[in-house]
Amino acid sequence: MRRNTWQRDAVKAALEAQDAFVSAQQLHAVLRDEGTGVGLATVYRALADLAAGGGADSLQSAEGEALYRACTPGQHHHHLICRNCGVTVEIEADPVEQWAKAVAAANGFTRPEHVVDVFGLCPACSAAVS
Amino acid sequence: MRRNTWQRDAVKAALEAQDAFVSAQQLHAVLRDEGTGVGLATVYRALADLAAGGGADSLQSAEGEALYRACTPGQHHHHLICRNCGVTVEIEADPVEQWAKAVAAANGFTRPEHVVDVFGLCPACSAAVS
DNA sequence: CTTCTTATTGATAATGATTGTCAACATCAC
DNA sequence: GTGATGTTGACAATCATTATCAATAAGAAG
Repeated sequence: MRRNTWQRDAVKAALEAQDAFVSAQQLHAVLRDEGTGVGLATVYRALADLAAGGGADSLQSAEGEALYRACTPGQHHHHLICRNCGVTVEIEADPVEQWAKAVAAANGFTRPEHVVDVFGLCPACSAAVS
Repeated sequence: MRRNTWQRDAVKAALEAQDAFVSAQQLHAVLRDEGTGVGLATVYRALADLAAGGGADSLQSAEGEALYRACTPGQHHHHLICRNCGVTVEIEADPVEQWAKAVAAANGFTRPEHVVDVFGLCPACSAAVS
């Protein structure tokens, strides 16, 4: 039986308040600063549950850290991520879906899945660098 | 000044002998089994050098481990990876390159890069599962 | 070939994210 | 309200990766 706890809600709310990918550690720090004494282990568990349930997307940063972001559930999509500030935009990638399937089939691979993420500099960060 | 050592060559050779993505730990075990007493730290350093020099590709496994594979240098390409046995095929992805650029530009993002990997079951593993 | 400089090695300690443990606690069906 | 049990959280444990640093060996110079 799954129980609803204020800790899980707090993690979910904190995640949805972010518009960028954040690590479990960062989210834990945010919750600590807000005064909500949610344990680190609980943050990890809540994020894992969210990701498993489709309420969040996860990816590995270049440093090997696991990052999470709230996402629109039930819909397959990918991300356009600013490598400077982390701002993230959900994007559709129908052409890529087709291409991935075709390439997998052409090589005899079955049950294809794919990891597709685009990194760049968002408009604000582009301006800041130039 | 960069010096050539037999340890670096051993790591490079061991990596090229693999046709799948392997972790630094696995490669270290292989070298140990071969009788070559190459240190773990050296394996990590050699792999980092290879990746930086374009002689190897790296990606993060779902468990957060860093995996490496020898690759054809100087050419941009992606991978089709068996999620069961790890066998890897290099693939071209011109349509995706164009798509990534277009999507980034449409959202005002500059200097786009992308992570594109396709996972599936290779012919052998597909047969084994069914 | 010998010597000298210094990049490299490797055993080990340190780091840091993530997961396991388990007693105390809180949720929800009844 | 009450009890069975899912959940929490402080802390220990794990595991990949990185830093440390004395000992070694590659390569330049003579």
